[in-house]
Amino acid sequence: MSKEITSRATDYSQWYIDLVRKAGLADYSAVKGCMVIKPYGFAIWENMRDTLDRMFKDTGHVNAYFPLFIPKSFLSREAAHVEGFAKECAVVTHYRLKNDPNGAGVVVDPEAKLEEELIVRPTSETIIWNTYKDWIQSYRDLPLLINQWANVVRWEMRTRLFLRTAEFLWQEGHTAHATAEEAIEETRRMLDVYATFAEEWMALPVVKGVKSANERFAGAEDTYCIEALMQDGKALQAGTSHFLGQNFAKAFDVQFSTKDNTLDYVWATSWGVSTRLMGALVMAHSDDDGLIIPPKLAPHQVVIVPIPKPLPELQEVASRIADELRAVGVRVKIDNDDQSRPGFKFAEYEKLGIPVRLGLGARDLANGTIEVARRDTKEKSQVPVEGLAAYITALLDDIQRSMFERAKAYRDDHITRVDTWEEFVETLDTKGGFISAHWDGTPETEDRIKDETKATIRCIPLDNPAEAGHCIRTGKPSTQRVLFARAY
RNA sequence: CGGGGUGUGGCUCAGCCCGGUAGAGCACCUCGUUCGGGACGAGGGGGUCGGAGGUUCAAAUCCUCUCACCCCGACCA
Repeated sequence: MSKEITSRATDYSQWYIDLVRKAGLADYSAVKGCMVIKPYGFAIWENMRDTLDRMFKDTGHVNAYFPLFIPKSFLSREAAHVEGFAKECAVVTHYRLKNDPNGAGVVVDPEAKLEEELIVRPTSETIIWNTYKDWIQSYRDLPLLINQWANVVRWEMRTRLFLRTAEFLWQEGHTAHATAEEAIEETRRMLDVYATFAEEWMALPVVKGVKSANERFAGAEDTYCIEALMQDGKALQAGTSHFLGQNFAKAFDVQFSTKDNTLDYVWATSWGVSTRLMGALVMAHSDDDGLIIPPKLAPHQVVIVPIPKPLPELQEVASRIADELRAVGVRVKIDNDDQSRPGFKFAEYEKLGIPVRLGLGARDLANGTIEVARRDTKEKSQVPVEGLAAYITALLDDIQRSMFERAKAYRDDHITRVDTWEEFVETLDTKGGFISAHWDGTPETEDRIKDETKATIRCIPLDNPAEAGHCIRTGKPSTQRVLFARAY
């Protein structure tokens, strides 16, 4: 049990915050609602970013960059869009400060008021579609497949490290297509990319689905999402992909000449994942001793700890082993610190979630073995140094796989089929997780359920079978089950 | 925006009720002994007590105002 991390059973929320801070992922900053992402946290994010970037490029996308500031008038071009974001926008009104005549530091210079106020982007659809107007004239200019890595600002009233911060890092893909079919195909393709990333890299099982009207992105025709389940039974939206129809094309007058020389509005998609994924990673896998990072995303996959400390003969063997591991592509750290004692280091690396720890002491030297400790299960074993590289690569694969399996078993065990309102409420309060239940399809009923239980429809799963039934709340007829949960 | 809480060395906090020379543990520095699951001893450095004003011979402590942050709720990725 860690000395400095609150246990999950004591206070799940505090456990999460302790973990994020004590493991050096992020910390609070001087600015309310904004966090400092620390080097270790950023290293994990970089691994996520680099992997996703490769996946985007493999599916034909290129990167570009658009301005941080958006003219205020742009936002109101799309009615639903402004409605959705207006309440959380940071606004730039002036461009200069001056010395306070009363000597109280600097003040905003009232002379320097902007002609048109600028908002700090909460998302970039508007500035991008304003630009696309100039880039698209013909069907030959389509599809336009662009991604941007950026920071955005949403002035949230309440924030939580990584899960909801006033400023966050993300990527936003914005694509333009000649037909609705092609745009929908793109929307689904990127949803698949996200699901693959979540499951194969983050070891995080997700449900792919479509949002109900209440949860739909402001300005979208359809919002697809991947939904994950955290260890406390609450759901977390881990990524979204929107089919925007012709809404933004019409708002920004983006038309193109078709093959048969008619004019049509462009079809659009947008899709994004954010540093929120860091929060998902922590909450899905970690334990009371600290982080558990899946091998594929771990900045260091293996740490070698010379015991009792890095004596010359141990150091020599350690660096030889490290070289062998690096030769097969394993990210290795050798602990050359000679101040801390082994026990302290063990606890420390467990807190950081490094998947595999190798302990190397005089005993091992004599036996030609090394102590292999895996973070996820805490199992320790003596393994021959001979052939270690192959053993470790197999072990890392096994850890990656078993982390996913464990999370999936938990998730599957927490999808409960429910047919009565009493069961529904009971399950929410005792077991949590996803609840698969019938719903009459109306926003009113969804709102009512949310008011009464705080549960929302997380999604309508894509592979949902048609099934006749009755709404859990109103008893009206329903054609399929949807997934409810309390969510972050 | 409503409710609750907290501001005192880098961190966690005590001291405040009842005003009188700013403390502890951890961390840090030096030396020594240690080292296969969070070591120990000795010595040492470091704080205008969130800010402003007031009361007083005297304020971390009492009064007024103010700022910031955290937690819970409404809003959201």
